[in-house]
Amino acid sequence: MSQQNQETIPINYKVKQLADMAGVSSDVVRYYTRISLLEPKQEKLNGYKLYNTHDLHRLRFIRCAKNLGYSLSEIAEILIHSSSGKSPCLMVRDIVEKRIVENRKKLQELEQLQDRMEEAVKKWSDLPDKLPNGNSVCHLIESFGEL
Amino acid sequence: MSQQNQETIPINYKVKQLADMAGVSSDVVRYYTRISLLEPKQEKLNGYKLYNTHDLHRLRFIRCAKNLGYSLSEIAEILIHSSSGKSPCLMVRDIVEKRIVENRKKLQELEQLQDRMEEAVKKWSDLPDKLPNGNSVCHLIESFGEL
DNA sequence: CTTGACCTGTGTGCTACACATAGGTTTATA
DNA sequence: TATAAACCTATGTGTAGCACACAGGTCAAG
Repeated sequence: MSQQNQETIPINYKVKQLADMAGVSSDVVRYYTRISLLEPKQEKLNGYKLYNTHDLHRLRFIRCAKNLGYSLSEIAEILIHSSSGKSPCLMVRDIVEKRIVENRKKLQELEQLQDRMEEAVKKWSDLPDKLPNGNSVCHLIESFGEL
Repeated sequence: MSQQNQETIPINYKVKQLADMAGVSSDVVRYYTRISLLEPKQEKLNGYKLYNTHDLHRLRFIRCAKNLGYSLSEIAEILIHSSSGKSPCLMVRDIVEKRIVENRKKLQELEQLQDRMEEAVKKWSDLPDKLPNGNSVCHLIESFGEL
């Protein structure tokens, strides 16, 4: 109603409006703004940040990239690269290949942790609780060796 | 040589000595000290921290517990509980059960991420690099939808 | 006594937000 | 029109577990 002439008057969103449209929390929008991933202009009267449709596209891109494993600093690089007119595709492919390798390693580590924890529970089911003493803090944990 | 009478003169280790004996870095010892997981006394002349065999046991326990998935704050709780003479075993069992569930969830999330990334690489292998334009930052990433 | 290697404590940075706080805006009601 | 309640804002801080930078202290060799 109050914004019929979209061509002359730019649409301004406040934090929560932008957040809702992108399906994220206001805190996320504020954080991305703080680290300059979003660059709204400032309302002069009260200092509120004002976002536009470009910011909305950008925010949606960020969430999409995050969902594919890109870190915020990598996304920042991609955005800078892209807005300087160069294709970010090569970088994008490289990063995801690297992330696949990293993530595979992390998965292995967590699987090994899971194994250790499940083994501990099994082993501990036969052991009683004990009071600590000078030599021992918790005999359950200590029964699993130093490494 | 210089410390033959261990019963009367307490053995004091400096940061690196303790770290080496426990197989961790000096930074780890300093960090644990900073968060009061270790509580050395202060050398009066130069402010250096001085650790003893009790600290060594404690440090080894911490690393052992971390290897089983306990967080440092949980380990702190266990240590406090234990040094007040109560058995930490119940707490220890509860935490590891909880951690197993949490870790299983995290594993699933990382596996799903891995799937998404591998699917992306496969899909992208048929797509060319493109220059960005007003509507698109990176068509590769954007081809994977908003969620 | 000086040079150099090695060590020290403290301060800061990292990721990606979540939460607390004090205050401003807007809406409903009297 | 006044006011109270609901909602929103920007900013500051906390989170986990270290790693690294820094300026200076210690200690053995020469």
